[in-house]
Amino acid sequence: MKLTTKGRYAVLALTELALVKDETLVKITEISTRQNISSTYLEQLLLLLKNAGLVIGVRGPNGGYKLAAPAENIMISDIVNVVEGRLEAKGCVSKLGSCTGVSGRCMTHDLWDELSRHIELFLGQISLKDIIRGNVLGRSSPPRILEVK
Amino acid sequence: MKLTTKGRYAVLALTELALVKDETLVKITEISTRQNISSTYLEQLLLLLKNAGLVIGVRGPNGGYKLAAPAENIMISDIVNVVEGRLEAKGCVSKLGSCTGVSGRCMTHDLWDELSRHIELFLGQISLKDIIRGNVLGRSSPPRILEVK
DNA sequence: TAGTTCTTGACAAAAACACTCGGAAAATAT
DNA sequence: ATATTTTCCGAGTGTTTTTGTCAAGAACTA
Repeated sequence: MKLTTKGRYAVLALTELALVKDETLVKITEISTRQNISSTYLEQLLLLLKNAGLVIGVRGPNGGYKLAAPAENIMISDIVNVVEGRLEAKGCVSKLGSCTGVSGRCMTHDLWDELSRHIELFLGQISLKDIIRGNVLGRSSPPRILEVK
Repeated sequence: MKLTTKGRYAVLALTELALVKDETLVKITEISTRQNISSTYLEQLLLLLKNAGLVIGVRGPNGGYKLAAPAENIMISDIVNVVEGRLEAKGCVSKLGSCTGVSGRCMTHDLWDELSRHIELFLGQISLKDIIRGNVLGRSSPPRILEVK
């Protein structure tokens, strides 16, 4: 999972959208100045997120962006997967699907594969709502308790 | 967590060391040809790992590298942390330790912080021994069961 | 001493990253 | 209508990181 500014900016931007009242349109320049991010760079990212269906863009004066779904339904993994290319952490997979290592099969294949799944799982559990609620800390450390309904 | 060839090569190389009998010295060229990795590039990585105390290099004829500790005591996180810079996923932390966002505090700070910890925790649970045993798959999916001693 | 092998540092091509720019399209306000 | 505001879209650009290469030297053994 690449973690570049793209991913961070995208999550940051959508967090800003999640903070305002529903259906309120937020302009790029607002996000840009509030978060101190280049506005032209943000355009690119929001465009990607729009094409992916995560946000809705409205043109014209008083236009801007808003979330395409409730904040609790948008997961961080959704966002990151859009703006960063997908993980592709394996690296040992060539065109043929086999590993490049000469010594039989690639022993580390499973490792990176599992790591990808692990990260994806983690970020797939956290929604924008969780972030604006500060409901993130302590997710990894303790063994999770199963919910008893 | 950057996941470049450096990290993958390093783990791959140390896996090769873990595969041979204890105290057996493995030459860089052996690893290089078996895993199809540039030998001069491997030198760099093994040097880092040596300086970090993970492997021991022996010069002279019949020299080579060996693990500095039993394979079950060397964790993947140890290896990755050496060759890749440390995660630094936050990005919102500037020199002063405060977030760059203008709108009060940085809401995503905790997220990236927690993600780092999460990855570190995961890779810290897997040893070289686990890898050569193929004991990696299925580590992420189920809620962990607490050990009852 | 000769032959291996690691050790170290400088250098370089290629890719990725982090933007920038110029314009076009759509919607609104005047 | 027209000007203004905003998103939309494609291309271009400089810097940094990645992924190596190369050459020379040091240490060790036979």
